[in-house]
Amino acid sequence: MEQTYGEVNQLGGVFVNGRPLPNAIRLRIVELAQLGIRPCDISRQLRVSHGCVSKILARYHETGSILPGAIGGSKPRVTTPNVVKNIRDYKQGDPGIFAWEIRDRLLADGVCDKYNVPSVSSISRILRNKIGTLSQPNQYDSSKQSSTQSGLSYNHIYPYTYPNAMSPNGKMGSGPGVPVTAGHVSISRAWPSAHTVTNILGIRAFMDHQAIAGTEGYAQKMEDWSSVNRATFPSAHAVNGIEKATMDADIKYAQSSSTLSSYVPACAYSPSNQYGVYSGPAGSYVSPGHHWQSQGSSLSHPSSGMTMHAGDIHSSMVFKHPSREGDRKPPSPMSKHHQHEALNSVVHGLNLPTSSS
DNA sequence: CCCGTCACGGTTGAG
DNA sequence: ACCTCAACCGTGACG
Repeated sequence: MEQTYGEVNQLGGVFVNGRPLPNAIRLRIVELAQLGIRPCDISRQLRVSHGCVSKILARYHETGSILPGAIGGSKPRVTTPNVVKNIRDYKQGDPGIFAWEIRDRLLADGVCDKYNVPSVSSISRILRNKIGTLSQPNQYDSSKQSSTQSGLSYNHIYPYTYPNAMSPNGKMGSGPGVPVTAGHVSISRAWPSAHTVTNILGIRAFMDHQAIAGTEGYAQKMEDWSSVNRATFPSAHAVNGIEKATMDADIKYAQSSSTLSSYVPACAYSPSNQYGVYSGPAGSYVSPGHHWQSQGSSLSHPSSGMTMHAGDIHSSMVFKHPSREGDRKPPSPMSKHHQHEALNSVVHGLNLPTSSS
């Protein structure tokens, strides 16, 4: 995990292979699309491959979420909270019980069926890792297993329960000391020209605030918010809805991250660097554990945390050399005017931080 | 030219 | 502490 430098795609956009596009960009894609801007134009303007635009829009239409799916990990296939709970119960009821007996009981009690019953080795591991160590009732209960059963669809619209509220120790440690990369490059958010969508959008409004913050939110675990987000607005097909949720999610991270290290510009594109540093070293994924918590809380108070923080919408765009931009030329000069207004209203509709700072 | 789709090389994280 | 592997990612190319 050295620094993850972004790569530059054919359109001149910066991206990090394997990682999702920053939320801000995803959001913008959707916004633009809603304004009637064609995908191909969006692609060019935002410098995101059309395949990606297409995919994001498709997903948005399908799920109402602009967020990327949950990356990595495995579905809570068998060891769902509910299963763990049962195992724990069995174990507590009979400390000497064998894993295979537990397995049988899970089947007998209907907790699992033959398809999702944990293997004996899994059960052993559960006993060892989860039950053995945590003596007190735990997160599992709180995180509920409602999604337990639906664990399979975990990635769809529902978050896979992250029972991890407890797994802070897991990775975070690995953070090699938040090597705040290039620093919050005071991105000269040089956007192509006055015609660009950005301007049209008035996006700059929040860009200015957030450009700096880069996508730190993004740096956090996007997948996580996706969960949150999806749960929050399962099918709100309104940008606003999204916006809100998105921000909600972002806020959590922004807050904590700012706490940790002013910005962790994990995603700051260094203008001077052409290849901006897209995502800081994994290390800059500031401790998850921390977040989970705040995340949880804000979940319970969906709107209480609405205070926008500058930098919440990490609008890390592809800050490329302006000059470069010149030739690139924004297409479709058409009805920008129209869009402008439309978008502006949209943007305003967004709970943009009327300068929160 | 537009756009849906998919192989590819990549990352992530639970098991 | 590691490895596996299945999930996801965006790009780029094809049709």
